[in-house]
Amino acid sequence: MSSTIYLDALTRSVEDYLKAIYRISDSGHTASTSQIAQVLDLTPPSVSGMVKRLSEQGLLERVPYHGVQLTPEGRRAALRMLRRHRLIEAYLVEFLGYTWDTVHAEAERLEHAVSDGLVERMATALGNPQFDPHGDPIPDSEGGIAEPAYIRLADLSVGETAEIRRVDTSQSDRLRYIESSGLKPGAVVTVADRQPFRGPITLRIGVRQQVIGDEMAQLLLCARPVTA
Amino acid sequence: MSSTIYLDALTRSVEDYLKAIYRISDSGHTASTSQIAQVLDLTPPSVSGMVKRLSEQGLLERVPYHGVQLTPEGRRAALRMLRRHRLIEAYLVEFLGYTWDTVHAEAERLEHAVSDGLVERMATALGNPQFDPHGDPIPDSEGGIAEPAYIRLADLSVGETAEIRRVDTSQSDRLRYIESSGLKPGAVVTVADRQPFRGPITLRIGVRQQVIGDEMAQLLLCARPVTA
DNA sequence: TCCAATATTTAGGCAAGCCTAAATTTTGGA
DNA sequence: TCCAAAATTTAGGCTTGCCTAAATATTGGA
Repeated sequence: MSSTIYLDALTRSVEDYLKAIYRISDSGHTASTSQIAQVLDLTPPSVSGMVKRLSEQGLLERVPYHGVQLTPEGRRAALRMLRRHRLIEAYLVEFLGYTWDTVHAEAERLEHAVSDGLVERMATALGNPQFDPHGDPIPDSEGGIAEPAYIRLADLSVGETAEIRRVDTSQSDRLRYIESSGLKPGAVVTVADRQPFRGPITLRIGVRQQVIGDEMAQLLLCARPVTA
Repeated sequence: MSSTIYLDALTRSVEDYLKAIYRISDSGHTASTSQIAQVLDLTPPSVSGMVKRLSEQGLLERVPYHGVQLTPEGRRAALRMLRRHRLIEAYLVEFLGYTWDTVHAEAERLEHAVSDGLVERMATALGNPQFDPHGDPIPDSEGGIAEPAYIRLADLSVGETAEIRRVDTSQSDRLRYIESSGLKPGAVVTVADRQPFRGPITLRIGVRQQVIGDEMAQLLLCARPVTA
């Protein structure tokens, strides 16, 4: 179809669809109509119509009744939006006093409005960071992205020590709780106890102790310390 | 009609119309359909339809076939956009290395996307400036604005000395020329010569001399020095 | 295997905002 | 004063992107 798509000619809606589909089809899976509808808070018929148009534009690979996947072009556009979103979040936190629980909504609107030039200026001002305040990796301007393989805190065994690297949510209330519990990325924790049946996990954070539930433990992505 | 309008529920289009009408009806005059169409680069029928809707919403006072004026609500919304635009310009120049000739286009898109909170954070970071890089006054967050009465450089007499305070254009090529001629706001100039019939004006800027045409001299707004 | 529940798509509509063409009103010069 | 030119509005249409209701396809349990 279209050889190269002008990424900055996409509408806000289209940009949001591509981001959502990228998020859903994280591990090569296809995104279903109802999944996309749920993420974007739209009805399935609306999504059905839109993905049809997007696949005609060459941004999606679509199998009717079975879901969609991003084409290379669609993926390029999605990663461009991710870069924007995450750099904007990093910039607002670093230079304008935003906190990590309030920055998502602002970035969600700005990402559609900034120019590529402004994005690169922000990146430069920040020193070309690799991660945003939530530990999400920032794609480079060529569309490359390093997704480190982390372990969920919920999957650590008793006695294990790990560093929190990333949080898998953008909900303000969760983020505030994580911060107030001292579990932001960078925190080093040791699993002191784990109750069965998705029960509470007791952590040692420095000298403190902290009990968290399974839902929280699923959101915290960790790396085991490098074996010295 | 509607008691208080939610200013952040306006569409981008509506925001642009209100800004345009504010600009046109600077001195209490009414804005005509064709004037608005020209500023926004739309056809008169499109404008005619839109202003009708806006007057029904209580943002404009409309006399069919004779033009529109902003209501107090419309004026409030227009000034809010002006504050956004000018603060964004100031911020981008101060903190992100933009130049005054490139900043307009970026601000034009960002002004529709930033939250009130972000605008105020930028204002704080800048130290609540009164003027943007072009010398345009920045409305305060209550919608108050001080429009100093300047004299056009074209209207100064030979021998007069004045400080350039504001430039009346957002066109990049004009702005670059003004900067390269040393005529940015803050420059103090003396009129050394003036040719008749809108002829060229010779200026002394410090030890330099500079000749400019009438079109340029119309764009440069000056203040005579305070009589000491 | 078959059918009911679930998921998806099609059909038809609506609002915002733009357009062109045609009708109407205003305006300014003879 | 009057009429032609200019300005404005009305009429009708298009695109994007959303919706609900109805039709169709898929799926999983009996």
